[in-house]
Parts: sequence; structure tokens; C-alpha cells
Amino acid sequence: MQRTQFGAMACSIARTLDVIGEPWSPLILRDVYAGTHRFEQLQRGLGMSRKVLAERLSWLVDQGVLARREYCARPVRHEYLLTDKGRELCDLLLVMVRWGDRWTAGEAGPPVLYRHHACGRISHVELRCSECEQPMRATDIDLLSGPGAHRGS
Amino acid sequence: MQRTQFGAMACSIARTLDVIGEPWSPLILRDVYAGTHRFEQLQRGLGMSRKVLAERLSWLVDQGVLARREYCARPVRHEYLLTDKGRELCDLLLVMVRWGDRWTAGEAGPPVLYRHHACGRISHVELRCSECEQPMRATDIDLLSGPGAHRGS
DNA sequence: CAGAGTCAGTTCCTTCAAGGAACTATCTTG
DNA sequence: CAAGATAGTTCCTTGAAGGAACTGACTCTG
Repeated sequence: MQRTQFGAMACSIARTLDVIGEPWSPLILRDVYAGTHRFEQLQRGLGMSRKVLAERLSWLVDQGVLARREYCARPVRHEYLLTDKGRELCDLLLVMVRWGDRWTAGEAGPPVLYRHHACGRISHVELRCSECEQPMRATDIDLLSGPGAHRGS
Repeated sequence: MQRTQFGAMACSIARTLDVIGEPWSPLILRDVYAGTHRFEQLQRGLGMSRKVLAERLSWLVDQGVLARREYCARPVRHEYLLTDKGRELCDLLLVMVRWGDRWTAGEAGPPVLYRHHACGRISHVELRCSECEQPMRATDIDLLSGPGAHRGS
């Protein structure tokens, strides 16, 4: 699809970007996550071309991020659902929300608020270390070569 | 730059994608974060066209994500540094790493390991609620209309 | 029955952005 | 002086996005 083969790089960031490294796919994910599952609704809500929507949906299904479910047999009609793989990708959207709210919302403030079920409060995500549970941002880390690293990346 | 004006949408995700919604910008951020600051090094490490690199760097500077610092006056030469705004965007990369390690690394395992300064262990980021500090994933949230929401989005 | 409407795409043409290669300008070094 | 290094810029080609129209399969209404 893209001209550069990001999926073939020995880098998890690049491989993730191979799947979702253009604007429409994350926005499709956003809308499916928010409850929009059908082609026409997605197209209307996103205001994108039907051609590109069809392509992106097909791609996201191929990548295992979305699943098609038949909701009508005559004619065959599908709706699109998040897979587990896709649900985990939605975490990325939450981090985008936080950054976007912080740096692009201006005086208007955040367009969407996120209420955490467990505590009932409006909140954002924070990043924590999976091991010690303390805050962990990009500046708190050393990078080390891992088992999946190889030459010719 | 993009054909659809994502930056004009009343959505923090879309506005973030306006800044960084193609593969090369996140990868440039990755390399600047990892210590590569000069044009030639970035170009060689990324293997991207000089034209697109120059454009992306200029864009990221315009967006306040990177800053140019002159490291040589004759001829004028710049290196590229993360701003605070850019550093916060690197959190996005950490979440991409986690997803990519989980779903795209296969048997080879993660190409890069991340060691948390504070605990010294190899770890990943987890998302937590900014208010109650309990785990918070995309599935743990209700969406509400916020102050920056307006019609004609 | 025919026509209109709805839905989920597909096709075709135009435009824009990426990619690749070469070029330009400014320096340093031998 | 020529070669090499660096940071771009220019030009041409190619691939992807966008927009509009079309297609096919249905339902409903007059």
C-alpha cells in the first residue's frame, strides 16, 4: 500500500505505522470504538470518500484490527467491529486525545471528555511503568537493543 | 499539507493526526528522541528521500514539535531538537512500541527494549487514569461532549 | 408493476504527496 | 584546484487521496 515498506522494518513503531500510519484509519477506529459500525454511517460521520473508506476498512480487516460481521444476508451486509488487536490500538487514540487536548484545543477546550467508569471522573490517560507502576514518560527511559533487532533494518 | 483539513476538525485525535498522521514524522521523532539531530544522519538512518525529510522537518518545526538550533554559522547549519510539545508526543511512540511489540514482533521478539530509569527494569507503558490512578484502557471509558465541541465538525 | 430511496460498495478521472535522482551552495582538506 | 561532506532544492515519475458517478440488491410506495 504505502510506497515505503514500513512493515518490513525491524522497529515496532514502524510496523505499527504500517498498519495505521495515515489519518483515516485512526479516525475510523475512533468511530467504530464510539459505536459506529456500518459503512454509510461511517462515511457520513467521517465525510471521507467512499472509495478510500472501503479501502481502509478492507485493509483494517486484513490486518486483524477490525472484523466484519454479517448483519443481513439478502443482500449480504457487513458491519465492522473491533478485534482485541484493534481494541488495544485504541489506547493510541487515548494518548492522541491527551496530546491534542493539551496542545491543540486552545481556548475552546477539549471537544470530547472522557469519564473513567471506575472512578466516575473526567480524566486523561497517564503513562506508567508496567513493572514498578511509577510514572514513565519518554524521557524516563534507556533504549537497549532487543532480540528482534537485526542488521539491515 | 494533507488534502483533508484534519486540523480544522473539532476532535483532538484529528488535530493530533494533522500534525503527525503519516509515517515519516513519527519516525523522525523517534530518531531525534534517540539522539539523532542532524539532517544527513537522519536521512541515512531513516533511508527516506531528502526532499520529504526536509519538508517534514520544516513542518515539525512550524508545528512547534521540533526546534532548530544553529550549530554552525558558516555555512549556517541546524540541528533538530525536541520541544516540550514534541517530547510529549513521544509518549505516543511508547504506546506504538507496546502495540507493535505485542502484535507485530512475532517470534523474533521486540527489536528494542525499554529500561525504566527509576526501577531499572525492562518494561512497557501502561495506561492509567489521571484521577484515580487505576488502569484505564479504551474500554473503561464513557465519552461525553466537551466545551470545545461544536456543530459542523 | 415502475420508480424512488437506501445501502455498500466500485470505477474513473483529477489532483496531490512521496520517491528518486540530480543539482546547488558552502564549506574543508589535500 | 578537485574532491568530499553537509543541507538542502528542483524536477520528473509514480502511487494514493478525493470527488463524482455508477452499479447492484434490496424495500417501499403509488
